[in-house]
Amino acid sequence: MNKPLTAIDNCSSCPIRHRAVCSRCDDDELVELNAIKFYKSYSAGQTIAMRGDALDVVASLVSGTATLERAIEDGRTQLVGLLLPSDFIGRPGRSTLQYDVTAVTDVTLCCFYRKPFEDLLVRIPHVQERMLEMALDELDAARDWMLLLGRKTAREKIASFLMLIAKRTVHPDGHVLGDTSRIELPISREAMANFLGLTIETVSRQFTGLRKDGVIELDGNRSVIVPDLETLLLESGDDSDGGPLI
Amino acid sequence: MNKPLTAIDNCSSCPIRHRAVCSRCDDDELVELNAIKFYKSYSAGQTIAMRGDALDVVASLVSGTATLERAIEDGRTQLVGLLLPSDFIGRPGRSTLQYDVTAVTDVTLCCFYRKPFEDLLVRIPHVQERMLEMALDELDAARDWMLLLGRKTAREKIASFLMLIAKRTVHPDGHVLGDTSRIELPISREAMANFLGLTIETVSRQFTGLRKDGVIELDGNRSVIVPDLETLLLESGDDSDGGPLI
DNA sequence: GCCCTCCGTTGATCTGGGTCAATGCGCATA
DNA sequence: TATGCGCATTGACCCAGATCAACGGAGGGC
Repeated sequence: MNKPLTAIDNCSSCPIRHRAVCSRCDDDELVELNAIKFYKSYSAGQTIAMRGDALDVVASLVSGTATLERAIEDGRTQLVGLLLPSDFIGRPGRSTLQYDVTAVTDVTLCCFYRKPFEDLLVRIPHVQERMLEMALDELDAARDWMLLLGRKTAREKIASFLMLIAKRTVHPDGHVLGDTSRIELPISREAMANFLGLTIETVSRQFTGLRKDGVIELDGNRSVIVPDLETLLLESGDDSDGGPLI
Repeated sequence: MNKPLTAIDNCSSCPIRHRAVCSRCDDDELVELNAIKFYKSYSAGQTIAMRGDALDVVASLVSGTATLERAIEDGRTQLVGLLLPSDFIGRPGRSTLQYDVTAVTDVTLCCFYRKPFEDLLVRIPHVQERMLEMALDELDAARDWMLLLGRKTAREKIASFLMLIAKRTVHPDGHVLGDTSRIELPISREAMANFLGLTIETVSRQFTGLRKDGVIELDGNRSVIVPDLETLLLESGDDSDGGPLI
């Protein structure tokens, strides 16, 4: 189950290194982090953890895509988080998970034992600070998502989703893609529907509609070509203020 | 504009004291916090801050109710936060606000100058820790809210909202109300509609429907009597796991 | 008292997206 | 080459909730 990373650089032992934002961990701190971490891999479709599970680790997503899902008994489900590389799973200070976590592609996690990680947060303020920053960024993203779920039309939802993926797609070296004209969808139609509060039929119809209107082209099921990103942005109903979007 | 609190006990100078969760600030730390704080009051309906405003303070809501709102140009708006006493406004590490903040009742804020507050967070780990905890609690609440917006029916939305208010209503002494049979609505029908991703007409109709079915009784526009909370919970579509709900 | 305004309710009608059902399209296995 | 399975698309129909419009009732000013 545990397998070493071939390219260790993808995941420095400091969780806040992922985004190449913080390089403040000194050698001693890295040693501390290394002592409580391990890597774990999951294959596509595998359940990483389920709601209610006791969890003695927190983790940072190194590679792949995972989803955070909330379900009602009758089968309705809503994605509440789309986890891409650098995202964090689990929370310090709570031992049970609130959501189902599923690997939608092959996934590698960098796990930290929760208790020592919490201790470490208290001792190393800038890691704590980074954790807060990440949590607040996620909160901002969740709020934009709430606007999408509550007030946008199906077409706007699809366009917003495509913009979101385009913005979050990064090169292995950490830079945002310059060529955003091709968008690789990390999730299936079903997951997209659960992300957007729609049904798969509606998702499919909206893709067809956007294609017929020349806003997008489809290249297979998982690849979208956008001739003009500005047009797509217009369709998304977003304020075009260029503000930070996680 | 600035007026002293008559009952200073409502707002200890330590923001994390609000919830009576943390009483770890020692005297020196309280002195530090007092040095950078001030109180500010707003009257019902007043705009506290608007999206894009530069903000050099963060604040804790002492009394009253405020809303966090996100709007699209064409007039559609979505509440993305309902701020009740003890909730936090603004974020350390960011100077501009992402949302419109409005006082829906008379409101008193305990404000902290942002820069010294951020410095203080680095120096006092348990306050930083509490900030993280609050952010993660809000994130959990936002995710439950996303399930509501994306997947629940109008009736379930109303029932969920009533349960939410019931759970969050607290006595002045900080204890959760034992008598939850009367729910005082902190916001108008319009704000509820914006909270739930509905129109005011639908909100009104659902209230009428729940009343006709004997699930609730209405006492004026802002007060709801719930003969049996369990019935209401059933209507809300929530997992009845009694898990922590902010 | 009267008028006006703000909110909320109710009714009639419309429609976006859900539901149900059939079809298509790889891709793997035999 | 056929068989089957997992996704995605398309079509026909329906309904929950939006929209448009009228009405009611509680203040508040004069």
